[in-house]
Amino acid sequence: MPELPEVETLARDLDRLVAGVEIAAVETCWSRSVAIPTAEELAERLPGCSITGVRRRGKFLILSLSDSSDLLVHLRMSGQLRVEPASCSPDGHARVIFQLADGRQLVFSDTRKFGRIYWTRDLREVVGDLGPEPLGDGLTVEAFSAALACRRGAIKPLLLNQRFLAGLGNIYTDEALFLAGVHPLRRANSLTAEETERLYRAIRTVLGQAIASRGTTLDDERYLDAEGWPGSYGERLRVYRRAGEPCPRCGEAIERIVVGGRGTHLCPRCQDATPPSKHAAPASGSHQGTTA
DNA sequence: CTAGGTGCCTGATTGC
DNA sequence: TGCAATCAGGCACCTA
Repeated sequence: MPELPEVETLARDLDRLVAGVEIAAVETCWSRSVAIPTAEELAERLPGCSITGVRRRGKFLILSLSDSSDLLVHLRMSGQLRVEPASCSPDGHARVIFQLADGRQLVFSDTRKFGRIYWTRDLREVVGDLGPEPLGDGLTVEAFSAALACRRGAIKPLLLNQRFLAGLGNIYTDEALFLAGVHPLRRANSLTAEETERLYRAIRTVLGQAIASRGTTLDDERYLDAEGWPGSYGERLRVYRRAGEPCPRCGEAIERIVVGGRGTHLCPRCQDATPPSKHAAPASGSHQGTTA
């Protein structure tokens, strides 16, 4: 599933590939892919506009247009955005096709039809409720710590909450919690200062490494970049979809449980479900530390 | 605020 | 072999 690293990769590629190019026509094959306003209106209003730049906010891709409006795309589970020559025959799952004035096309393809396209003159209408960027300067460890302190629920569903933090999905949440040595069911406000800092750094480490690897493409998940290439972070995943395999840190078998209705992967030895008591011996091994 | 449920979808998997 | 039931999963939306 496309999460922050995949969307970031796509945004960088698209900015390189289509910034400055004019949209000639919009063809919609599945009208429900257009969340706002309507497929008809897109076809009517976008032709003639140029794409001035492409960036990311949370898991949203933002294509800025020359008339100062923005076209946003959320890929959800199976969405893909691909740039190809207009001569390419349509993919069976193409939902919206943007014909470009230079003879190429930008295709939004989406097997499961969960992805959505938004066109607006006010970004807040779409991304206004998103929490901070995990890799942004604004999110200091102090701010992260303060935010955790006033939440009583389990840490994993909180990290998945886009209003709390924008961009994490199931894969990178499991990976970050493992790297930090924090059990997904721990109450957010029960984390010690050390655990909070480890988690903060683990999130940034995992996302940074995944971006460097151009994202995760699993066998049955068809994330591909704008030119159709897979990401290579799948081979570096430590726990996600590795139930039964040995923990890379201690060798214990990785477990799969369900948290908040989502498949969750963890090492039962490295990620303790009970908060450390204040006067107990300090934590043993080194979580995070080196991230080979 | 928190926790749980449903619907949206389709391809893969499992069961018989 | 074939067909039906089940499941995954991000997010909006609803109820308690």
